[in-house]
Amino acid sequence: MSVRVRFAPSPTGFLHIGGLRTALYNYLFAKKHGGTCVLRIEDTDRTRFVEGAQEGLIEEFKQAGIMFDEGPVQGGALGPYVQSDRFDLYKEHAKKLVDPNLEGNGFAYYAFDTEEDIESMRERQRNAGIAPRYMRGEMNNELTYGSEKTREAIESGVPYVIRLKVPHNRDVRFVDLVHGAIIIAGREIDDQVLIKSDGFPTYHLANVVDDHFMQISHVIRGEEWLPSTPKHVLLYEAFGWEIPQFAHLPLLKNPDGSKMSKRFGDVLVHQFRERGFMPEALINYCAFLGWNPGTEQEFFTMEELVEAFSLERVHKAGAIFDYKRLAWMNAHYLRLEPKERLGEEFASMLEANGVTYASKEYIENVAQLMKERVQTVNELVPFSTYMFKDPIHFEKDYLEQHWNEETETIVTSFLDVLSSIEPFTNEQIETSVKEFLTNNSIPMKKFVHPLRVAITGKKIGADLYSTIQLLGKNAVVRRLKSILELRNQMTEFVTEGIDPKTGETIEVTMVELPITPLEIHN
RNA sequence: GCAGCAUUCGUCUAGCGGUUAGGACACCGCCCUUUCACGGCGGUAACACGGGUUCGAUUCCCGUAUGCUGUACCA
Repeated sequence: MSVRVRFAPSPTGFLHIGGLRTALYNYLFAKKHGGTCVLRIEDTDRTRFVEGAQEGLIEEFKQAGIMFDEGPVQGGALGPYVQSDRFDLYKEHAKKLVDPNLEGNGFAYYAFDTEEDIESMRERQRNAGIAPRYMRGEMNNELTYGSEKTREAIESGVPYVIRLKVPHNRDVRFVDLVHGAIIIAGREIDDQVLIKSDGFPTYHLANVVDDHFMQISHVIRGEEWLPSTPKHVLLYEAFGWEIPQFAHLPLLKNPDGSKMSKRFGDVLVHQFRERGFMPEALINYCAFLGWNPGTEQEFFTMEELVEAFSLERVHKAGAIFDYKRLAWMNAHYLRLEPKERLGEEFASMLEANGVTYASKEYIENVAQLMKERVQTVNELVPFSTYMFKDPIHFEKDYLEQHWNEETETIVTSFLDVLSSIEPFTNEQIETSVKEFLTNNSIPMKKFVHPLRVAITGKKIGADLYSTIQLLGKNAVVRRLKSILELRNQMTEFVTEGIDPKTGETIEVTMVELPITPLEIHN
């Protein structure tokens, strides 16, 4: 039998990272076995429908590199792929489960309870301290009414639901590909509503009917479905259909161990994208949340994942989502990013932050130079401010530490060397600087730190010589002269900074140069 | 409450009766070095607990504890 799997989201909003992981495993499993991956939209809950969500989902999968073989957009032989377009199918099948004589001998039955009936039943159960399950023997339904009263009720238009008649006298068992044999006593299973009073099916019915007609061979979904799987098994049995293989994936969790939620940070795929995480990193990281290849290889392309994936190696316990590890992985992919593509991403980040730049080539070079120092493209923006505008703010302590009268003498004489460097390349700049230092017996440390702080305004940054080259001779000379001339006219102010060691917010004293900073237009 | 599922370093995990319990992230040192980052080297750190089974249990079985999920006319 050929492998056919599906990812079946409900269009209630953006794609959750857990959804991405589930879809990924479905995709990997399908591709690994030369099978088919289906996208099905489960919109049976009309009250939660969100306009445009379906389109958003599809776009996010496209970016991530997950391609569905069949779905609402690409179509397929076993469609339609949106449940609201399959409405009649569910009702028709639910009715097949009901006893035609309306004597309650079917696999399902009509029930006429109002919301208040159900609520009072639960109230009584709560008080009695027993499990809240539908008490089919004492409620308003086909079983208690008998065929005549049931027929009358239906004909006179009393709203009804159709419930699954769960056999209470036996166990329901099935094999889960990741958890092994699962056995649940029938008496623990509730008489699930199959058709709601609005005529729509519940997830349980629609899911089984669709999986059957779409010939799904493996149901790979989140572990939150494990407790309701017996209901699905019962439905397959009632219809006399072949039961697919089940594989329930471990849940993604918050740092405190609860089910992953927005309480602890971003959980939506588009939020990760906006924060500068790359699709490759997201996919690679998600793949390893609950699965591993059993080798020591950590970085995988989608093709390699397909090759290496197997359900047997899926872990059983839930996994806490570690943002730091994702960042580390993203940094790896960032370093691999081709110059042009990185340039484009950087450009859109700059535009989003209102930074203007002159040429595509320049920002490509800036990104290339700095990508090894950051973990996401977004970080490139604050990291590279001095590549776009002369710095005017300096950390007071740091400047004083590296800048004194001796420095001024050295820098002043270096200005002559600088103007004569030709060609103005990082190699030549480095050579000239070193010659200058040797000729004047100046130790490296006495010079490069003041040079860096004067040119960039920061203590950390990328290779200084390349930075000087990219900025260009004019800008560097201008910056050095500004400090030289206006050093004593700087004004102090206090601002908030972040302690790099502790991550705490601390007060930092800054000094400001009394100039209007020029923009770099290289 | 009831049911199901789970439990190896802080985190992701390897392990499928005999291992100095391995790797990666994070953290801490050292090296490289113009700062930072990368990289290299090293370090701290784990089998939840109690019973069995066995010559021997991290590994198999049973309890306990803890956590998670479910317990809807939501998915």
